[in-house]
Amino acid sequence: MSKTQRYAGFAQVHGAHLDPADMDAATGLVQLSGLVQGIIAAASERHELTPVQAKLLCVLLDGPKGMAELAQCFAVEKAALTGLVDRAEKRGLVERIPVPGDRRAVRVTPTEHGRRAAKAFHTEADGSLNGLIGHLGPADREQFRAIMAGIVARCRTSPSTS
Amino acid sequence: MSKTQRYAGFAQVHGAHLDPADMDAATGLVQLSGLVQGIIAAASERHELTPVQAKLLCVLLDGPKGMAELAQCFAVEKAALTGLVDRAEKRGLVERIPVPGDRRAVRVTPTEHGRRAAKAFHTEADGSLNGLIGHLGPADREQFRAIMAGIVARCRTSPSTS
DNA sequence: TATTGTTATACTCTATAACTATA
DNA sequence: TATAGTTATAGAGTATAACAATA
Repeated sequence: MSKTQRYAGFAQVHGAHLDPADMDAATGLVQLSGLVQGIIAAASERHELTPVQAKLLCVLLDGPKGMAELAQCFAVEKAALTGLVDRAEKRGLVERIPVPGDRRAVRVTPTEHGRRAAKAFHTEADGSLNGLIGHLGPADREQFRAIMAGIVARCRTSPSTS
Repeated sequence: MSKTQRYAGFAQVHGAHLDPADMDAATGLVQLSGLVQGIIAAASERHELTPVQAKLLCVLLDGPKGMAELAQCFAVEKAALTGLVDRAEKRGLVERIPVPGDRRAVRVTPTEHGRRAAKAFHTEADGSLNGLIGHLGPADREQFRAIMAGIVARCRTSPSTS
């Protein structure tokens, strides 16, 4: 591995070119993660969403959720959700619906506009992500997919770091 | 694929469990990227760095850089670098060194403390990332590495999305 | 005139701590 | 008392626009 770019390459730096044969697995993971985040950022922006708003809306496509529930989904403090939902509400992406029978609680629900934006974002990001692996043959692609799925599943059972 | 968690799973949500055989490639990429970012965040935090500061220091380990050069590395506006370097300087991680012969320019240089923190961060993150694929056999690991390296290299030649 | 870097302003995201209202 | 959610405050990161100093 080229010593001069060892750290910079690891850190997912724009313009740090490495020979593919020369890139170790950790560097590959960092670089690949950067590409994925870039795709998500670009797809969000094209639909006038922030990445966090896109994520929020994708979660809400599976059904309305309370603030505390969302905070747990996102692994952030519930106080952070207030601002997040405030901004999304101001943009007409979501609504706070009161819960009958519990006057403390609300259900955060996507508006029709929010739903459309979320689906468009999802379609576009999904396409770009699949494009990332579009050059692979079917066998490679399936093995790559299976290895990724295995890594993720394994981390759910022993979430040592995340 | 389980329809009820299609979007939430895609969005890398804490607690959205999917059967590995049921996870498509795009979802795997998003989830894997989330794990990588989590590892970087955790390793940064353990050395009292923000992820961006860790990245900045890793870049600077390869040599001092000017503000404009760093802005290009990070793909952000140079105005953002001012605050970034201000905060890193306030924490004693970097210094602005004047450039002899050009009184406009500075070289951002890591302090000894910054260098140590960067190396410790790098070692730890590298270890955690390798742990992510530690369960794979040598053949799988090498193929996974090679596929990742190929994806990254391919995106550098045609950076369609990032 | 072009380049280097900063300042001013605004927005998003997040954390902590303290708080209100309801259960 | 416990739970649901908000407010207040602070800090990090980023963008845009305008600016200063130097080349």
